[in-house]
Formats: sequence, structure tokens, C-alpha cells
Amino acid sequence: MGHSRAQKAATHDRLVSIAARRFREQGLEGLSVADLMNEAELTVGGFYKHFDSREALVREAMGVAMAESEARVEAWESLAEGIDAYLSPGHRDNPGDGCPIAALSCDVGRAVAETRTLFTERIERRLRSLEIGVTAPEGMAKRDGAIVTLSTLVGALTLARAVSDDGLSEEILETARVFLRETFAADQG
Amino acid sequence: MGHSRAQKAATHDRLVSIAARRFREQGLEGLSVADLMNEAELTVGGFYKHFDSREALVREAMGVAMAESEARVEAWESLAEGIDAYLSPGHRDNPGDGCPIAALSCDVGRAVAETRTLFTERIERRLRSLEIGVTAPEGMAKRDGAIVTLSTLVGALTLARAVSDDGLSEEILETARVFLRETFAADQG
DNA sequence: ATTATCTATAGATCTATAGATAATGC
DNA sequence: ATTATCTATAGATCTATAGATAATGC
Repeated sequence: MGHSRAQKAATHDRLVSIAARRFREQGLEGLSVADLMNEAELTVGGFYKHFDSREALVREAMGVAMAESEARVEAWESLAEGIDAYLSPGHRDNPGDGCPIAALSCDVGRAVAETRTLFTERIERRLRSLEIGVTAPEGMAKRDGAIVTLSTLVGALTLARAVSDDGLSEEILETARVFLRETFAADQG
Repeated sequence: MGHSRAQKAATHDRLVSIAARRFREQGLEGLSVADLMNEAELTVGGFYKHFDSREALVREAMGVAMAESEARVEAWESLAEGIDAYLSPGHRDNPGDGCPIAALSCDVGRAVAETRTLFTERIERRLRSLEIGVTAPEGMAKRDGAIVTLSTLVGALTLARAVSDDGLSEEILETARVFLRETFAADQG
């Protein structure tokens, strides 16, 4: 039963990191406190020394997932490269370490106010990141290009994950990929 | 305790109709059997004479929601009119009788095989409906226009529902609305 | 006689808490 | 002495079933 303060911090990070993955895979209601503690090889009782409530975990895990995902987007060399990565089969098949906006936005629409506020801030930040890389068509503001790009990315990935027909799923990814590249990343790669 | 056969059929329809609304509002896991029967002013035990399992209800309710939504899309006079209706604050604020694709696609990605198969068939049908109204830009197939239109509609509506800032929510709807009209309904209304 | 609905309940699971145990850290 | 984790459990809720009740429909 080792438990130094450093170890507690490590345990805390491990719990948040497991939750950040599982929430994206199974939804904000798809992971129980017991499941989380089991996966961390701990017992249920310990949970509440780390988090005030299950909702507190939801927010912390969502914040971490959003920040990690944001960092990856900021590291894109170009929007074209980002579009390809976002609409790839690899991203579709691994929601656990993928974009939390695509994985969780449906759930967030039904979540409590604090969770939605946190999410909203992160969406604003993501739009500002995308805006930098967007080459908007003649007469369109970069901000609007970023909004359309994000909407199409999220919609196409969500649909590609929902359908069970592999051919259709690939077709959705590929069509959105080509369209977004041509429309908002015309001069890139 | 009235219970003719006609009444049973009416009860069944009422249960499915309540579920079709509540699943879209609260997600495929957000409605319990007890909640459903309460709202219908019946008791829990009766449920299993109507449905083999909760999963059977999920599929039946999703099928009904999809068919009703499909009929509304087929009644659009033009794609431009449809885009305006889809990306309106009214649709955003009333998921219960809105498009089940937007309301449920995240949940479906995590659902069992049968549910995903049903959903996939409906997506194919929706794409064929949209294809009819699409005016694709030079060099783009109508089918591809339908795929991008659906992706952007679903993504923008989902994001508009998730964010808690009214201004941002309206901006997302409006930007996607203008873009889709100009790109895929250029000659209409 | 059949059956639509109700009452009651089993058994699983969920969030949260109380109190015990065994380390850390002053 | 403090505290990170564990054991045990309360109380709510969930899906599903068994058997009773009171109508329908042959």
C-alpha cells in the first residue's frame, strides 16, 4: 500500500489519462467509477480522494483530452496535412486518442453547464488554430473557412464512425478529404 | 385496465414515439425502461410484452425517427430550403423531433452491430435524397456533393448544440448555412 | 381461454461514504 | 500526525421475470 505524495500525483494523472481515453471511446456516460479504478488496478473507495465527484473527473479528463488534441493540431505543418490525418482510417478507428470534439460533441450537447462552458472555450481555441492554416476561397473570411472546415471534419468523421459498411465509411472520409483540401487548402501540398 | 388488441397497438405506437423523441434528446442510453413507461403512464412490467429487450426498443424507435425525418427531407422544395431549416435555431433547440442522424450518430458509433446496420441503410437513403437536390460545383459528382453537404450539416448542427455561447452557436449555424447554399444550392431561392 | 397490464421482486450495477490499514513525512 | 488506499456497505437505479388481475374475443 505505497502512497507518497509523488505517487498520489502519478496515480491521479493515470486516472485522468485512462478516463480521457475511455470517455472518448465509450462516451461521457460509458465509463463507471468502478471500471476506471479497476483498469487502474485500484479499488472504488480511493476515487473520491482524487475527485469530488464523477462529474469533476469528466471535466478534468475532457480538459486534458482537449489540450492534448489542441497541441497536435497546432503541430500540423499545413492544413492539408491536418485534413489528411483527421480524415484517415487510423483516426476513425482510434477515437480513444483522437479528437475529443468529434468523439464527445454529441454528449456535450446533453451535459451540465460547466462541461459545456469548458468545451466552448476549447472550440473557440480550435477555430483560432484552424484559421491560421486556412486558405479561404475568394470573398470568404478565414474565420468562416475555419468554421466550415471544423464542421465538415467533425461531421464526416462522426458519420464514418457510425456506419458499419466499410466502403461507405471510406467514401465519406475520402470525399470530405478531397473537398476540404481543394476548398480550404488549395495551395498546399 | 382496458386492453383490447387495438389498444395494445396504440400503446405500442405511443411507446415507440416517446422513445424516438427521448432517445434523440437524451441519447441512446439516456432513457430507462422505467422512465419510458412512466412517461406513458404505464408500469415497468408491461414493457416486455411490447419489446423483447431494451435494445429492440432502441432499434424500433431509431427506425421510426429515421423514417419520419427522411419523409421531411423528401418534402423539401429545394436543397436551399432544406439547408435553412436544418441549420435553424428551431432545429438546434428541438432535437427530439429533429434529425436523428445529427442527434444519434455519436451514440451509433458505439452501438451494437444491428443498430449500426439499420443506421447505415438510412444514411445511404439520405444521401440519395440529398443527391437529387444538390447542384454540385463544376467537376464534382452530385453524390460527392451530397456526402459533403450531409457531413457539414451534421457537424455544424452538432457543434451548435454543444457550445453554450449563444453568439458562437448562431455563428456556426449561419456560416455553414451560407457556405452550403452558395456551394451546393447556388441556383436556388 | 387468451392476453394487456399491474404488482412485486431478483440480481446486477452505480455513485458516494464511513471507517480500517499501512505507508509517508514532520 | 497525516494521508493514500482498501474494505465494506448504503441507497438508488437498471433490466428482466414471475405471477396476479381484469379485460377481450372466441
